[in-house]
Amino acid sequence: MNTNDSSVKFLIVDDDETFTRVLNKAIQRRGYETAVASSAEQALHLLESFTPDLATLDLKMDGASGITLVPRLKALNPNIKILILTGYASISTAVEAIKLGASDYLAKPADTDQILAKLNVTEPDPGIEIADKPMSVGRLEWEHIQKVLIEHDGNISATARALGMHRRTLQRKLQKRPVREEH
Amino acid sequence: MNTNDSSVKFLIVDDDETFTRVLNKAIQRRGYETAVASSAEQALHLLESFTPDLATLDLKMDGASGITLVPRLKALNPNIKILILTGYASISTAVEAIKLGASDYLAKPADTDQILAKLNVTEPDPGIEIADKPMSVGRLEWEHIQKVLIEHDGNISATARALGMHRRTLQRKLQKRPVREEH
DNA sequence: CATGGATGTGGCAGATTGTCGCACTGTTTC
DNA sequence: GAAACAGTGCGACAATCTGCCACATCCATG
Repeated sequence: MNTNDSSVKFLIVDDDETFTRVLNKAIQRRGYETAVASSAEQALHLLESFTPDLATLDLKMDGASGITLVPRLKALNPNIKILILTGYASISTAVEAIKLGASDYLAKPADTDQILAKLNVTEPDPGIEIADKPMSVGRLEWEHIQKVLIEHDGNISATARALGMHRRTLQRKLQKRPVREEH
Repeated sequence: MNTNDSSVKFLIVDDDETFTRVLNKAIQRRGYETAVASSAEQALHLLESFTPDLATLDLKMDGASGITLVPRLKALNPNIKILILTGYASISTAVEAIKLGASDYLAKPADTDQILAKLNVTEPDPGIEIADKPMSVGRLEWEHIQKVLIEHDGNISATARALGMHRRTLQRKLQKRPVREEH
């Protein structure tokens, strides 16, 4: 069915329509064969006839998280490179994702070049640098909340209780985007 | 040299003296054999006569980063569990650490129980299974602020800048209670 | 189907934060 | 010494945020 057996297949899973449209075009322009899904469920469907070599997954979508696709994708193609891409990035979810087998993790907003750089085997990371500034209190709070949230399997009520925080307040905090730490 | 060949060896590498002292005691109390180094170089020395089964490494220290020890430790003992622990946490270093083979990654401040919980997962210990509540966000914030304050020699203005927080707000926070945890 | 837990929202009074402004105090520099 | 500076403490006010109460769904258990 493909015009070229050696074409590299790229899967995009994200519920932000604008984002996927732009990214999809940019990636096709670079010669990849793409497939787009706006939910984990939809992606599973696609996988019946599409075996990607590269993939970007969104974490926070309606329905299942993109992270649930990682084992599936790895099973389908052990050499796949998976990039987790999310607007609600946190250290906790990043660690989870990498442990599950994702290749890398990037916080939105990220441009196409950054995304491809993370996925391209081309060159290994040129030595990461350690931040010279400590986290802002806002960021620290976000990270802590994410950690506790995971410990409670995403149960918001339980997390709020554990944190001694009102559930309503926690909900509101979670809806906001994390504080972006400039580098 | 060991009284017991089966004793579990725990390596702590961190340049925060107070932190290592407290953690060291807590860990020894639980029956582990410990070794402490305050730099990556010092740790390398230790490794000539000490093969750890568990380790916590600080990222930011004078000299080499604790992350450079990860491959070394893995080579020495492929089954080692390594926890990266740092006050300068970031997503990129977390991803890097896990990719290199670290078992987990925690941002300071973290209490001893959390640290041990992260490293103990494999040990089915039904006795102390009860996970006490995580730090409240208020307490976490307080500890973080205190730490950064000390790093800036008590300079409130500099601390506020480093934290990306308004000086007036920091002032008010400092005037208030040290936030005590209810149990 | 009743009951209880979890979640999404809306609304509101009270607490907290972001900003300005200003006075005061050491330090450093001509 | 006087001017220039950075840090500190504090009052005031508007913009936000938080704690709380109230519902309305869902969903699993019994």
